[in-house]
Amino acid sequence: MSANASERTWTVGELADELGVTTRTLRHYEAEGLLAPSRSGQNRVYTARDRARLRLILRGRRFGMTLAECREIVDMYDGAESSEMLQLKTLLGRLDEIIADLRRRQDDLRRTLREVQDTAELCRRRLTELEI
Amino acid sequence: MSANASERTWTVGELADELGVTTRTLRHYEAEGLLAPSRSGQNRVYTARDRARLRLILRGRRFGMTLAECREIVDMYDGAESSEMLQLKTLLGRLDEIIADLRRRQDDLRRTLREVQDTAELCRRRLTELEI
DNA sequence: CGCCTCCTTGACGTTAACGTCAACGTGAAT
DNA sequence: ATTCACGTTGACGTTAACGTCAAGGAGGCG
Repeated sequence: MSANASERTWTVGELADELGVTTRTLRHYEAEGLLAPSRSGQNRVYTARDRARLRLILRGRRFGMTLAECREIVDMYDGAESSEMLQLKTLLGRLDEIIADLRRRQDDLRRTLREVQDTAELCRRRLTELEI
Repeated sequence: MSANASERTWTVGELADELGVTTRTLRHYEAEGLLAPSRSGQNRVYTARDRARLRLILRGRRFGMTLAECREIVDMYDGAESSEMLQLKTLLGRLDEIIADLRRRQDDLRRTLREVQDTAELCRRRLTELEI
């Protein structure tokens, strides 16, 4: 497929630094089966693909997905290119459940954001009242 | 303000059942200072106001806010009616930070949702291919 | 050669957010 | 009068998601 030029790789330290986490976190994700970097001897070697996966995981974490949920989703990104009808169908069913769940969370977030914004607006009004 | 009719109240069990949590959760929230129901003797009595607070907290939890963050926000809903300039200004500053943070999370959620939807779409396409 | 830096694998510690007893009180029902 | 169903306060247990050592290996360099 590719004896290509863009074969940049990362060490644990580099990748952790770049994405603002610790190396411990990367090891933990690996132990939990979310990442599977290849090795050069003992040392972990992260490819651009690993890095992309990690970014997806971290993004999910920021709005409250558990590691298990993150893993399920990133695994599905890979499985979606399967060629077996049955697998694709179960996958699709699960994906639709996940989509519904994410929409609920999105709605919860939206409502909360609106209320916080309203509260800030209330503050501003009271301040301008007091300043006159 | 009101010697009003809509003075419905709840016991722990009732409120917990209605909002789909355990009584332990309510006690925990109280211990952490998120709720402060009044008492009738020993027993906790939750007002509509307490119930509203709780719903806000639970909503926040569903998209990854910690209890500490939830508490800060619900406390601000109350503080926003203050009459002291200094307090209002610090409050407003904090609220703007929180708004920025919520927007980041919203963006993270949106991107993730889109990707999951794309993946589902990919599944559907591969399925129709296979069905022909 | 010795030191430094970065890597490795354990293994135990910590924090948040509850779960899960135990032991007890209390008003209503049988 | 006792049995429930519900409430109360401790207090210890659990799970997730890492943090924090400790002990050691491998490559570079002055």
